[in-house]
Amino acid sequence: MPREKTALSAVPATIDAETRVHDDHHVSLRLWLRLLSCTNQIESRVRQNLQSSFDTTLPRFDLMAQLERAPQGLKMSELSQRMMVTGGNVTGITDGLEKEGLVVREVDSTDRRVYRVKLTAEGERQFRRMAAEHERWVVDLFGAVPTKHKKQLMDRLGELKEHLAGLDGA
Amino acid sequence: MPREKTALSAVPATIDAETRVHDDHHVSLRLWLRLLSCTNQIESRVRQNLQSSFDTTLPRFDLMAQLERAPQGLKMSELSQRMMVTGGNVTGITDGLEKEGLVVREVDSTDRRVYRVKLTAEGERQFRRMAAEHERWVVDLFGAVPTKHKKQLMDRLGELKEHLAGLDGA
DNA sequence: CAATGATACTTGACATCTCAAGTATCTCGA
DNA sequence: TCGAGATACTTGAGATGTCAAGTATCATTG
Repeated sequence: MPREKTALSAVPATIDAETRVHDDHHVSLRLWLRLLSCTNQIESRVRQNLQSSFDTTLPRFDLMAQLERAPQGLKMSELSQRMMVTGGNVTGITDGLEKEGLVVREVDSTDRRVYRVKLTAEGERQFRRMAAEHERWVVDLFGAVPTKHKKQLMDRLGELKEHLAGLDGA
Repeated sequence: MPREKTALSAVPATIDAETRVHDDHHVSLRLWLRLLSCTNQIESRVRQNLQSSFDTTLPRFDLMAQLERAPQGLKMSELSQRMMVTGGNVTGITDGLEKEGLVVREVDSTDRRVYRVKLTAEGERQFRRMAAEHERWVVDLFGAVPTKHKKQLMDRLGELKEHLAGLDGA
């Protein structure tokens, strides 16, 4: 399809459209990489702190954190969902924590397939110490970010999370 | 230091300050969890896509992506830095890719301790196919996010990244 | 040139993680 | 009640990931 070389012809418009699409792709990719980079940095620091201060790991801390808010205990499958992790994975982490006496598996009285995992008293105590430190670390890591910006990030990331969740049903 | 019980005394102010601090802690923690959740969701989808479409993994893709922009090859240590990952880890991933002929280790002529890792022609070809799909996935995942919000996220995350990098020198 | 220390990479021990296959138990219908 | 299918969890193989220790090479100093 030949185009005239008239001023303000379709040529610039076409280029603009293509440029816009290309830019948007670029923006999405760069945004993803930046998101990943930030998360990795923070996660890495939290891991190191957990290791050096408490000789434990992030997934163990995460599992205990889930249990701390569920005094009645959680099923393995519930832990799996909340930790966004495979069931087989939960088995291993729970094994380790149980071996150290921080957690117990109790059989469910109504369904013998189910384990209710609970924090022991010792686990509770230990988690509280870790949680206090953990909160301090996170607050420090985000310390230089103005509250207004934090809220903006919360909002935008909330939207993103919604969008992502919506992709399943669609 | 005793305080008078006068109306509008320091008591409410103190409570406000504590409340503000507490809220800010809460905001930082929630922000961190939300950031982690978003990243995990996206990362998980990209992993699954790489697995089902190309029978490969994210770290392999990541390593090849680094090499694609460095025709002269990269040292193991450079790969380690850019992938934000341990040296020992790079060794394993490179081993796998080399075994499949997607990557080669060439000895550096000036320093025999160094390997220069490069994409093979086959690796190049395969990476380009994957990169095109990968970009599509990411664009789709962020598709519902308005460009304006994407740019806002870029800005805020950029600041966060700066802050985090600054914590080292301080 | 030879000893010393720094660098570049590999290795091995462990802890996550995913996936697929296996076992135990429950549920529901004929 | 009995059997098929669903559910809850475990297991084992394979890929990451960290860390610390080991090997080879370089670089510097005497």
